[in-house]
Amino acid sequence: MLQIDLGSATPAYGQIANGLRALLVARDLEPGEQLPTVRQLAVDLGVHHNTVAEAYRQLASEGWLDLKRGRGATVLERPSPFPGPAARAQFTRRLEELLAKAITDGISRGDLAADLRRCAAEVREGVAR
Amino acid sequence: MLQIDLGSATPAYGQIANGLRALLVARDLEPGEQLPTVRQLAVDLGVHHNTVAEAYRQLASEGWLDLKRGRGATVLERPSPFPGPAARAQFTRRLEELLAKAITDGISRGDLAADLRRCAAEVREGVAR
DNA sequence: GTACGCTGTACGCATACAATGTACAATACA
DNA sequence: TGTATTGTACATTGTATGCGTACAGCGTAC
Repeated sequence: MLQIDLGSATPAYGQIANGLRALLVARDLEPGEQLPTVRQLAVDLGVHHNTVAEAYRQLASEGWLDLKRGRGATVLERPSPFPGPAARAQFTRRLEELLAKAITDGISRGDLAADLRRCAAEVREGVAR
Repeated sequence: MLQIDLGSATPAYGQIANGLRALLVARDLEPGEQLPTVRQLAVDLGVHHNTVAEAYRQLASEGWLDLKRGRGATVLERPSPFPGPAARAQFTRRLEELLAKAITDGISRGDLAADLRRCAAEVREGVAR
């Protein structure tokens, strides 16, 4: 369901949150659905349950999840918030940095362009909400 | 020439390296060109010169820069390396996570798609090498 | 050629963060 | 009501970040 890379620069709880967020945005995890318990997912990923809990808390603070003791984590119906003023510029910068790193790593510009166009199309599709 | 955000999650030296790498890939910094000294850039950005030095070392280890005591940092002509096997997949995952975060922050899908298409076009242009 | 100023580098320190071990509190259910 | 299961809180440990300081190589004026 998910995979993380220990030894990466980005912390484990961040990777878990990022991966789950991608699934949530793609509606692979739908509102009302139950997520694995922190302990269950921790075992699957080979980390401590508190590490998973931190990721869950992050997503909960973003409005994606509802957390309750004894009941687990539930996906919420989430209204998309008003974007902060600098959010757009920050995204653009991050995207360009990500591309620079990819080129540094030797990925061909054609491959990168293809991925970008595919994602652009997928993002457009999701407009239906 | 560059700007960093103290208080961000990504460390200062990482932001500096990312920003410079973007300039290098875009050829805003050309081979043979001289970069500011670690102390000069440190003053400009409001950080310690060792923090800039760490960023320079990272870029040097990627083959972007030549570092020499007393002489400063010089941009190198850099052959693009062979991409590692997992590099492409990792890029795709990072890109999708970046998009998920942007949507979470409330940026419109239309804006995101526009940025992606623009970057795809720019990446294609740079093929000339 | 020698002294001086410039460059990047190495090391130790304070602090903050990541991940964990352990114990706890709230909920579900038999 | 009792017990298992859930997320949470807190102390501990290892690691990373950023800084202060001192050092080593290089260029240049004299």
